[in-house]
Amino acid sequence: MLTVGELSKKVNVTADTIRHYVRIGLLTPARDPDNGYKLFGQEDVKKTVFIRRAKLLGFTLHDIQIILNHRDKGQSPCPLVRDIIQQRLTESKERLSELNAMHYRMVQAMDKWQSMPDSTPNGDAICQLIEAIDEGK
Amino acid sequence: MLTVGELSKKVNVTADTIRHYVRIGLLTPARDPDNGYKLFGQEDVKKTVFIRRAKLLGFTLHDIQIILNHRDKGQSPCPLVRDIIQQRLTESKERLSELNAMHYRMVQAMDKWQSMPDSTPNGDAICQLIEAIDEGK
DNA sequence: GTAAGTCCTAGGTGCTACACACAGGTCAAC
DNA sequence: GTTGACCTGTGTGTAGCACCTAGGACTTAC
Repeated sequence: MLTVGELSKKVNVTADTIRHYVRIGLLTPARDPDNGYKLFGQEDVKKTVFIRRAKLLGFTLHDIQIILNHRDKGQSPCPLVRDIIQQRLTESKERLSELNAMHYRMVQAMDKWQSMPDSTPNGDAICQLIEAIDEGK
Repeated sequence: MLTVGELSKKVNVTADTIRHYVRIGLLTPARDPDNGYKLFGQEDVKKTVFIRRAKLLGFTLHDIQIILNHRDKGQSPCPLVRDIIQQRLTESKERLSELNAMHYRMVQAMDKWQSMPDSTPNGDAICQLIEAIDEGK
């Protein structure tokens, strides 16, 4: 059985992260009756690795909670997982294009910048660097 | 002078957003002495538009707060703005590549999925769809 | 045997940018 | 005068931790 620190090293996350997972009920360690320390078994190690991989795939901790509950009822979570991943895929597409657009606007601003004066704001503009940005689309 | 609702329509954000900006001190409206309603002037309209544009560019509300304070001291915030945008540019690059990687892993998982069974978890795997994901880089 | 240093505990706060809810006051129109 | 739309302040929830406090437990050295 492993303590928080031992588990955290084994799966390469911080101890705070492990405690967080316990707090929200993702992990439910046994307790050392002597000192109240959390004690994790092999199942917890596997669960934690699973959580980390699922997060890499874009699942939220809440998603993961649902998946694990589903499994604990003896059902295969895979169909569920597919539905969620489809949804997350759509979301990540949106976020990607938003981020790309933002990135483009930033680069654009840095380009324009060179031809702009550092004038002290005159009541008309606060900072031209920002105010010259196209909102269009 | 405009009320919260009027300003929010004028700049196309929700009334809650305006209230949020007031709460954190980005906007400091006058008050109607009769009923306590917030009252916004032209300067506030300009500020709000500025805030929205700056956010489009990736600035945080905190960044914007700093920029506005700087301006209120009569200094040009533009050099400051450039520094921040440079930094945000770096961050957005990172986020973009992370999101891209995640997106790729998702697509990969959906591809692999077809060749995988929906087996009920056996204690070895929780959901192969997730556990088959490469963590490597 | 004790001191130092590292681990553990629970609980709370902070971060971002709002959204939503609550209970109640205000206002214009009918 | 009542309906309905608006306003008020305050508090909570969101995601996923990180950090802090204050204290107890443990290990190792001296």
